[in-house]
Amino acid sequence: MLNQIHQGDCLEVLATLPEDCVDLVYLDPPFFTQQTQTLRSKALQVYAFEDSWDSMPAYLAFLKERVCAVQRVMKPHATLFLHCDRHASHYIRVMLDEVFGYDRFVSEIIWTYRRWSHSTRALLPSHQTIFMYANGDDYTFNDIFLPYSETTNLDQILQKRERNPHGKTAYVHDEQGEIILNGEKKGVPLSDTWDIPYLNPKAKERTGYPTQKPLLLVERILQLASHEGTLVLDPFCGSGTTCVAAHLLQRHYIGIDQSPAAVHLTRQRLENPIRTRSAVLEQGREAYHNLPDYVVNILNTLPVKLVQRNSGIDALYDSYVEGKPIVIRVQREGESIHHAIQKLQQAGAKKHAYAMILIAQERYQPMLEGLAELPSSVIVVESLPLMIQQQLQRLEEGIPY
Amino acid sequence: MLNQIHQGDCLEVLATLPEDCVDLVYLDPPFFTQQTQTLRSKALQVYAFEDSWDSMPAYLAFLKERVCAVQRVMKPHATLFLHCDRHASHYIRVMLDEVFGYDRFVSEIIWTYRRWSHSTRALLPSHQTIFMYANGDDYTFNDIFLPYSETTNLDQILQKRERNPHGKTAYVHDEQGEIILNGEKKGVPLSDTWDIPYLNPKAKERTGYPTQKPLLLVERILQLASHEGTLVLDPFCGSGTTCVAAHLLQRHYIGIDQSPAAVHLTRQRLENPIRTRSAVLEQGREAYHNLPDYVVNILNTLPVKLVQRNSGIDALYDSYVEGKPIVIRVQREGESIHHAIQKLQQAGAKKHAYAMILIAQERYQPMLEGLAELPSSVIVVESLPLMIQQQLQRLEEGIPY
DNA sequence: ACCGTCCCTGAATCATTGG
DNA sequence: TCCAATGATTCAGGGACGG
Repeated sequence: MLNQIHQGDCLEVLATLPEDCVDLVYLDPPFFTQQTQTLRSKALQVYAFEDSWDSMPAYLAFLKERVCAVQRVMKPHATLFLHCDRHASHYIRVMLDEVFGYDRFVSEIIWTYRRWSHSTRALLPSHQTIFMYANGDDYTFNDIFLPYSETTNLDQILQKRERNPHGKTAYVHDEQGEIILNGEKKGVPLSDTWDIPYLNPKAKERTGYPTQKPLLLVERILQLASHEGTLVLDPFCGSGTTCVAAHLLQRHYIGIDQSPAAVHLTRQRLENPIRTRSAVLEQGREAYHNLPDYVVNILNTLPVKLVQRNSGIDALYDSYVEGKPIVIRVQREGESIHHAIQKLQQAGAKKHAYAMILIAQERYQPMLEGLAELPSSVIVVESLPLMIQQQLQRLEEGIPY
Repeated sequence: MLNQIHQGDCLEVLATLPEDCVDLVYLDPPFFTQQTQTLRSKALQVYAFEDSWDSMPAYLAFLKERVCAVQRVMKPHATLFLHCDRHASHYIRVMLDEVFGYDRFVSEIIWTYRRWSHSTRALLPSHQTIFMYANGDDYTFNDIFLPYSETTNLDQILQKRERNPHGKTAYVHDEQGEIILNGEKKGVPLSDTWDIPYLNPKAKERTGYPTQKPLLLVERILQLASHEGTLVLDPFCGSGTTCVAAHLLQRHYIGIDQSPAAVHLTRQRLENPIRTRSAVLEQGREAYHNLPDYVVNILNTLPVKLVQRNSGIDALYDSYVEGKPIVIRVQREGESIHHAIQKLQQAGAKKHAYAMILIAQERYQPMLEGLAELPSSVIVVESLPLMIQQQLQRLEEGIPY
């Protein structure tokens, strides 16, 4: 089957396809938000569509008709992934139970992300739901393993375990009492909650089409439930992310969208399929932890907020004074107090700090350092271990308080 | 309203309560898994209940009847949290839409956790859903803020921004080209996906009752949607986690469960509530369980080893002097320095300590306390936040170093 | 009651500067 | 010339406000 991008209502386009030809379907219909979605900033082209239906039943009828049409073209071992948000996800899943059967439900995938915030009397919505349904008992499913989390005790996992006659499992040892390794471990099996960063407003991957999904999300779905050379269908292809993902992963694809602009965009994207780099995707959020452990430990004892991306400031005090922030820096190992104060002062001045606090790891002797004329807004406080050390020394030398 | 634990079908017990008396409801009904849940408790008592209904409609009818009874006793500003798993969550939410109304839906909370077992041919289920519904337009909702993401330029968002005539936002500067501050920052509003570790199977908190929920989860719910002194209802209280959480957070509670064993267990637990800290943070480090967070944070900055089960000593210094240990105690919140020193001295003397160090959380004024004649081996060191506070006050009052 | 307009918001990127 | 640091940008929101 050749790759195809169709313009039109997917109901009509699907009718032209033969039965049992598709191996995986990713369905990202308009949400039931009752708003018009537009995005005009990036490209000159303005993309827009309406999420407006008269009622929930009308929306569901619209969707059910199309899901049924999709089911007709799915192979017996094919799977469907339907992407929805909180407004209608429950009704959609009930509908999917009707179409595919309650027992054909495989997984409820929660896509979580962090997002710009707002103030409202509810929790900040930061997830969307993807329902996975199979078209038959025997469906394609590839095990995917992710790296172990950092808190896992890897040494222990690598040890061999056996069940003793009483049914308890225990780690086994050889005659010398040494542990026995268990061979290679594959990692943690993929769970049904996926923490994938939202497609950032500034990402190059953005096409200017509203509702664009991150490539990584769709790629993971294709890898999970299809093989190379199989056929992927997206009846609401929008900016064409699914087709691009299929192309990059050597799958065939059929993309359908009602909007000529979307179809044009998809074709354009496919001519030069780009997977953009994302620092947070590639390296994980841990990569942004710039502060050494001993600094974090000290800051954890204070009512502050950590600052990860400023080389002069390590934290901000929770409360302001006279509308100005109080900034904090911890002297680094091997760093002179002189240098620490300089960096703190520079960074603090830029932020119009009310006060700048340096937590010193060594004795602070302004006279010796020639720093006696520090501005009064710079405060040097000795760290707890340092103070204890001094007190112990005093005790040893027999000097009274 | 007094605290109550009732044994019986909640439908009948709820009928005995007056209308509009409850401020928050946490509902954790049996799941529709078609299995019998059992778990052998430490006391060899077997708790069991049947998760078996003939059909989904029967299950939903059972639940709807009870949710309606719950709604009757809810105050207008009250909220309901219904905890369900993936087997029936969509039908339950449809039912909640019917009872409360589609517009009374507030949030879909996703509780995620990590699990180890491997399910075949599906994603590893590692989330449960909690639906939050309000009983009226004006419901109790307390804003909760969490730390910013590591990837955020925190120092940057202190700056004021404005939108220009073209609708683009940009940072604003004054005539001198200096930034303008934007006021205090509170943190990121709590999102609707909660990553809370699943109850550690070895945690003390574990009572042996099936489907027990982490205290942290329930505590967060109570903090989110109720105030101190209000009344919390749990019609399927099971092992009584909700009642324990309410007790710890100074809320009143009504707990109901059909099982006499569950009611007995709840009452037992309320007599001696144990609260475990998040397990991921200090896996296998039992010592931390007895110490409050702020004490652990302070000790983490010192070269010490934590001490378990000693009410006078929190830690031992890594190095000895003259073959004798150096013992450490952190003054507790609400504890007088006098009392802290006394306990430390008693415990330290038993260990033949070379020195005893008290880390004070408040100003230490020996003369005022009549403690001037302390033995020289007792050292009082002021904690870092305290020292910073004093320096800031000095600055505010314009007193030089 | 219902618009459109304007504001505030934090994440995570791109863009520019600085050594 | 090339990183590293940090400044600039913009969004599948949502409320307040004024007409």
